Order: sequence, then structure tokens, then C-alpha cells
Amino acid sequence: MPELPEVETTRQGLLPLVDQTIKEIIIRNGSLRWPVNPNLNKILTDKSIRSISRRAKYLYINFEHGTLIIHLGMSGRMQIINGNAKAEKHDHVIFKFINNNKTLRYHDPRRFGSMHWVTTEINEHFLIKSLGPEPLSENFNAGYLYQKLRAKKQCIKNSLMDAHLVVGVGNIYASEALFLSNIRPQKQSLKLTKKDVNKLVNAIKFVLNAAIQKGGSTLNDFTSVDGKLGYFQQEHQVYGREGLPCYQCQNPIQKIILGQRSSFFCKICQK
DNA sequence: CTGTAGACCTGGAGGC
DNA sequence: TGCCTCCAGGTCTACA
Repeated sequence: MPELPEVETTRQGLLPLVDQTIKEIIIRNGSLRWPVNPNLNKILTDKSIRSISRRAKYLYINFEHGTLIIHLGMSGRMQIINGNAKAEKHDHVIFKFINNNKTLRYHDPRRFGSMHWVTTEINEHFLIKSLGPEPLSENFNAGYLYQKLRAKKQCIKNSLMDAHLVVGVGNIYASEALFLSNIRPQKQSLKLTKKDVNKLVNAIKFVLNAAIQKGGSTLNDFTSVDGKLGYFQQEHQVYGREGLPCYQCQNPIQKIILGQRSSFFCKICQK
């Protein structure tokens, strides 16, 4: 589920927990991508959430004395539950609150996600320190991206998914943004013109913003909720549409593997 | 330094 | 029904 729009949507959904005080944290399975700090309960009991922010696909749960950095991996979810319904399979970490009958659950079947308690300068943390700019910030612009791409021999799709270059562009939105920019995913990065790069930057911002507006819509199952009007409510333009007609030209969408990840494009619309 | 394959892990879909 | 293979939203690490 989680590409940047889903993480941002999750962040917004967690905002009601700001100012709430932790009563208890139960670690049911701490073997995520990195082991969860077993002292989390001791560290955070009676502490209040000051704010909840995001950097790349990391959620920051900010406390006065430190930050809990959470990544959702491939299959993670954060869910607020009313009442005391018992934890389900893959609910690995449970947060309970004082003066509030709500429970926050970290659910992650594949356990590719992570949780780190950080009290030192967060931008120096090993997960954070070498991240590229936020795609929706002004720091991510055509001038910046063109400079970065001009010496890169790898294909543009792989470059886009390199978090040193720009964060938050995952497998789905990389394909989608390249389609909107009429650029083939396998094109060498250094062959993009300034015009290409300009179009690409705008497309990345557009697809991410549109998905955030829709509350995160990465998966096809989202379309079944209301598959009527609007760009994202319909379907992705290319992702997951191998063999189906391109919405622009009706030619079948192609699937290729780049960097071990499925990539989709239209060979007529993208050059 | 650059670029790529492998690794981590579970579950769902599809073939036989 | 059961077993097998393949595939999935991410990204760190090891190695050429």
C-alpha cells in the first residue's frame, strides 16, 4: 500500500492523536526490518505526542524527548481502533492512550517496515541523512533534477526511484509520472532534455498531489470504492494495465522489468 | 563513486 | 482440497 500519498494520508489520519498521552505500548512482534526497541513502553509511557510529521515515506511521531520514526515498508498500516477489540494477526505494535478509549495499531504482514526511537539530531539518523529532496517541495525542481540526471547512465525510472535523488516516488507513481511526461521508463537519464525534465517534475508533483487529494489511491482495490469520475478514481493510466488499451492511443500497454521491478508504459505515447 | 542483484517476509492468485 | 510457483506498494547491504 504505502507510497508517499498513502503515508501522508496516514499521517493526516493520525493527527487526532496529537496531545494524547501514551498509557502503554505492547510489542507483540518486534522483529520488523530492524528490531523494535524493547524499551519503547518504558520510554514512552506517560509521554504525550507533540506533533506528527513526515519525511519521505517515514512518519515522525514527535515527543518532547525524541521522535519515533516509523516506516510502513511494503505492507504496513497504522490503524486507530475504538475500544478494546483484540489484536489481530500481524498487529505487531499496539499503542494505548490515557483518557482515550482508542488504540493505535501498527499492522504489517511482511514486516518490511520499521520503528526507531531517536533522541539525537534526526537529520543525522542513518535512515534519514542521505535522503534527497521532498518531491512536493520547491527544492525539487527542473534545474535540480536536470543537474542530477545529466551524468546518470541508468534508466530514468530507476533514477526516479533512487531516494538519494528524490524521495517518495515509488514503483507505481514512477510509471505513472513517466507516462504523463511521454518519456519511456527505460530511457537513459542523461538523454533527457531540459524540456523532458521540466515535464517530468511537473508530472511527479501532479500525480502525488492528486493521489494525496484522493486520500491515497495506490491500489486497484481503491477504484472499486468509487470508480466513476476523475483521473485517479478511474484507474492508473499505465500501472498494472499490461495488454490493456492505452487511454490516449488505444495501443496495448507494455510491461518490462527494470531494476527488478515491474514497469509499465505505452510505446506509442512515450518516447 | 556508480549501478545492480540479493536479501528481508507473508499472503494471494493461478496452474496442475 | 493441496501443493507449487510467481508476484506484490520498499530500501538497505554487498559486491562488481
